[in-house]
Amino acid sequence: MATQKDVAQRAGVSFITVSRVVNGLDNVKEETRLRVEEAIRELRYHPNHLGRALNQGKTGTWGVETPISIRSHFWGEQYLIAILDGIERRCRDTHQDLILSTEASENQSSDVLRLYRQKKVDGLVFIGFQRIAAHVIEEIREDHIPCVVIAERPDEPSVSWVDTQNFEAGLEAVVRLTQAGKNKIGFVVHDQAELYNFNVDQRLAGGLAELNRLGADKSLRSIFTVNDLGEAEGEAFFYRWQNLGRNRPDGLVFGNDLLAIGFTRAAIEAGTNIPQDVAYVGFDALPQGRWVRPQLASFAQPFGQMGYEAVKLLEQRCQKQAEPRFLTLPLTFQPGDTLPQSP
Amino acid sequence: MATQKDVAQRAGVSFITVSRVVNGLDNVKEETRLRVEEAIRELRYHPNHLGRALNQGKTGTWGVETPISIRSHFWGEQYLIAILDGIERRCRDTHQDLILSTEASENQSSDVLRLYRQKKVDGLVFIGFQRIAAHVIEEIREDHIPCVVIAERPDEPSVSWVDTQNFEAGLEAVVRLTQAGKNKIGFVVHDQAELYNFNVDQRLAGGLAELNRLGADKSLRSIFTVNDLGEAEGEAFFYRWQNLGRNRPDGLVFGNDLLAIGFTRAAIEAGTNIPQDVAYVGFDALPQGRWVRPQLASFAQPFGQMGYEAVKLLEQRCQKQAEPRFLTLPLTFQPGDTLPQSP
DNA sequence: CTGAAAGCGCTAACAC
DNA sequence: GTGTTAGCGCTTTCAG
Repeated sequence: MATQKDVAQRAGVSFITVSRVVNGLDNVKEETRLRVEEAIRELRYHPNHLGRALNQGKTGTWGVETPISIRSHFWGEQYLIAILDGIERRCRDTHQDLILSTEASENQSSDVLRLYRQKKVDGLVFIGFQRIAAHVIEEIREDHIPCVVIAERPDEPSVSWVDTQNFEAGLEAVVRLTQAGKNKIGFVVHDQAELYNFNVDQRLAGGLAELNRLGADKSLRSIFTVNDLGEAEGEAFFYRWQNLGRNRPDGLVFGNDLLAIGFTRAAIEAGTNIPQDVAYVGFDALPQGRWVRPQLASFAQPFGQMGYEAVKLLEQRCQKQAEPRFLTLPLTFQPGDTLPQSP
Repeated sequence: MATQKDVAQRAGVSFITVSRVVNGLDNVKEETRLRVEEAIRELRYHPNHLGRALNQGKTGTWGVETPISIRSHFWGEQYLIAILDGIERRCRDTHQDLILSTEASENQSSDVLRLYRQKKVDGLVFIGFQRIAAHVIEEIREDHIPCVVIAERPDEPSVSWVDTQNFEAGLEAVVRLTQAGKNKIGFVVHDQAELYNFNVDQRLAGGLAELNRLGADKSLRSIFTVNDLGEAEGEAFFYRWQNLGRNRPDGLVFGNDLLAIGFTRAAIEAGTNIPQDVAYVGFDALPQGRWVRPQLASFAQPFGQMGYEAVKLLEQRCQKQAEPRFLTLPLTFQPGDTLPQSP
């Protein structure tokens, strides 16, 4: 593979001139530049990133860390690819590359900072961590490692993050359900410590806040916990709901779409009228919510934008003396048969 | 960030000794080694990848190129993430990293070899290219760039590839349909030049081969072409099929799952008996094939394995004087209501 | 067993 | 405008 020296020789100049041409500096005679450019083309010269990066201390590469566990979830696949897409878009815009880490695991003590410490990347994006280990956070702070966290809000002021307005969306869910004439509101969330999710928590908090504001009778609200976030749990929950008798909720906020889809499946078989008997809304706006009939209403996450903005925050964080920043993006209500657009 | 020099100073040795410890060479006194190791820990020293790679001409990184277009397809997302998962697994096993390219585009003249030419990676994996541009292939051959192609078979002996046995699966599809008592077999493929897909072509070829072997009456086979690979096309095809009258196929092989899922949706609404009136099978075994009722029979692709094996081929290709290799992995029939397991 | 010197490919700083 | 020198962090080769 050709180096600057080879190009220099062919063009009859010194290698430093080649460097100047490659970097677009203007102190090169037009004629020389043309000669060098031709040699570059002929030899298919590409600047060696290693030499350049070693010299400048910049790699032109971001690292993306995401725990393996998250990917095995069907949901994880969906949202991960969407976020990645946004990250890549920003990388393309700024001519950066992206290393997808193959090591991150939340439980095992894999070194999620390795890519940075090895100078393989200039900064790190964390996706889908329920929580980042305390000693990692500490290292990040002490060594000023540029990091951005997506979809969580680490309790550490030196780390930037991008998240969505889950509180506001939970609130909006209740508003829409009440506007649709529902007044017995139930929340379906999961209750597994290791799957604890700040976002789901926030949705619940927002919904409850709105109920409080409305001064709704406490007996007209309920919180149901399920063991998992899958379809099967949603189906099972339907039967629980069905057996609640007259006081059962006529409006439901599901912690995510999969639960709601499972619920729908069971409800249809049981002949439930939707949304007359019960109206509900999920979260994430997964494609399969559109496949099931009746179609699921849901709150769409701006996954792509989250990724894109995260990289921008990372860029800012890499400026000298830049402060970490925090960004919350809105969720978008997507009407469906289970909760139509308000009139 | 600490360098070998810093560690050396702290441990009271020369930096070369640090290098030896880091690389696990044995010509270091036990006592010195321990001192160095402690200094490494204290300073959180990690070897700088840039220095090391520059020196050794090895980056310890693979590049993955996949055209942006493919990702926007729903199918693309699914299979891409599954293949990536296999690639990552292999990378983890071998302590390599992975750059996901943000540039590859099949049509535009983006430089898909850039990562290699810049020495950012040691070799490239191509996923989901319908066909790699001729000039790219040429460069790969001339400069001996280590490459592996997944899910296509480039017509160039210097490029390794991993693909699946689509011909055999197409054949198996016909065998299973005939075993199920069907004898009027139809194939549903797409007919768009820019979406030409070698794999779909092979499935058709395999099916036809089996029909020939059976000596089936030519009038009992048909090939239908559709414009796209989506659900909508599948629905539309159902009505085409329904209007074919008495001679319509009672066994169908769909080019992919989405077509079959669309077909199912329309068939159910029309009250078609499945698999009595018509049995059929798709390809790819997408999760949503399991969601629809009746459940779709399909051929599952070993996506993860494809990714894993591709990286292994790439490793081999990077050995001195290694020949390119080719690998075809079997598809696995996954029974469903639309074509149950043979008795 | 340990160290000194050279060089990987590149760019910044300083001559000419 | 162009070239020379030094150095980024590391490993390899050769001395001690």
